[in-house]
Amino acid sequence: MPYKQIRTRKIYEEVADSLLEMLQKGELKPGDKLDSVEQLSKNFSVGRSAVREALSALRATGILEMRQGEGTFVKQFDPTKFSIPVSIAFIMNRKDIKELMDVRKILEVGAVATAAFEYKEEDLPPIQAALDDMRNANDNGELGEKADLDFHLAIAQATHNQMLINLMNSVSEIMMEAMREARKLWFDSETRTYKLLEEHKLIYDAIEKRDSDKAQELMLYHLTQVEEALFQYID
Amino acid sequence: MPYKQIRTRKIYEEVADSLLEMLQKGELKPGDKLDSVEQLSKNFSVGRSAVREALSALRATGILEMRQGEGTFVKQFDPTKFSIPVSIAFIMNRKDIKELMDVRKILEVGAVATAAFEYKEEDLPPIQAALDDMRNANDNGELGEKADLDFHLAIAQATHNQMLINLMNSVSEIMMEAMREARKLWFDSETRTYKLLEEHKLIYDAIEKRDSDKAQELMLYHLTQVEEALFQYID
DNA sequence: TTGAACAGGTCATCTGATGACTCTAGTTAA
DNA sequence: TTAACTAGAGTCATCAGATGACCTGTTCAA
Repeated sequence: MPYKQIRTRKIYEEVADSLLEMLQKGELKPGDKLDSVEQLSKNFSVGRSAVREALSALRATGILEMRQGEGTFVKQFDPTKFSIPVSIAFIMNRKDIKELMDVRKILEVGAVATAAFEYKEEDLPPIQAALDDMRNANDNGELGEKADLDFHLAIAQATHNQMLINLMNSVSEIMMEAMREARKLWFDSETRTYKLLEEHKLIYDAIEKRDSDKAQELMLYHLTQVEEALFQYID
Repeated sequence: MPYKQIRTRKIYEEVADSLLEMLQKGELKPGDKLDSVEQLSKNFSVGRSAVREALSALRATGILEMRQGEGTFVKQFDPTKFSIPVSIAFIMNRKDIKELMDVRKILEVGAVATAAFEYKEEDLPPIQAALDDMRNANDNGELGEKADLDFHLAIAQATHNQMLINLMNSVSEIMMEAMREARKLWFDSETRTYKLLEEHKLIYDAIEKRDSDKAQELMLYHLTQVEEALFQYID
């Protein structure tokens, strides 16, 4: 028997919603300065703490910025905030990681296609540099891992889509954080690092030739390999 | 001449970081109850307000849960939090929307391929239902729009990847929010709604046949069409 | 056994006070 | 005149005490 949820709405939620509504209605725009905390607390007839909690929440989502001594401002949109907090990695379990890996596949495959279309000359050297690092990092798991990450981020960079870049960044970081132990063991196999290097090299070639279909295919293969190898360790 | 940024770290930031560190070290695990606010404020030798601001921030990112009368708990991972706050739509501009649209293309194209592989029998009826709604919504922009959204979400659902579902949900919602006006005009053209319906129908057929390549191709075409039509209005 | 009352623990909120920081305008010194 | 300094107002950051709201478990009486 379904009961209507008795919702004791917290005051700070109401305040936060009111502010969002003002944003939606255009009464507040990026760059605007909000009333001071005491003023807001009078406007809404609530205590300052409630206002501060509301503002804190909106700050946490990247909508507001509180500057000590100046005031509280509506932020310009910041693509950096178009991302998932890395800290949630700490509370993920294996099933979550599997799902995350699938999301990563989709993003990376899509990104590599976009990159192959959109890259400019100056986007290539960073990718090559990452390849070189990978080559020189033989045996050093730490370095190889970083070079690997750099490679993927350099590709993201070549899409020139800041949101995509940030989204991929968070996903990669969360993956790394969530699998800190597994990666250790895994990067130390010499034959595997060699194989990885080959896969990356092929992807690079496809990008350079602007062959986005090939690049997609190779990236998917590459990530599938990585996934299989990884889950061997954490299964 | 570059100066090292003198960073007056806010106390609540320090507290939040300390708590995250405890999570990382495994001293706190999902489900654990934190010390009470007054206890924490003693532990860290800071005021209760500072502690509360730190907890608020972590609550906003979905890591903690504060239950009045009980205490503060580390949450189980909740894929719902694997998403971007919709409210940032209010501070986006046209360039941001364009980038978002590209991200959406990548996600949807990837999702439709996954869906074609992974869907189970029970996933099809919701997609069909959305198609029917679209068909019956002729002329009614409001309804057609909702049916359109439902169609895409039903596909996401068929991937059975909760993170992907949530990510696509946020992206779609943010798009809708960010383009509230443009969509109004746009959905009212009868020839266009017919064309849209056709495109959706074809995508559905491809999914049903588990032809993921075709489905991807059709989805990309569909979204590109939508994009062009939309930017006609907001350019 | 059941249910009401109670107590303890905890978060939610209000409030006054103080510190820290930013900006502006006025003042002073070269 | 110009540059540096100073004072003050406005504002966020933080603390601390008080009170209310809420949850859980225990006690006690019917």
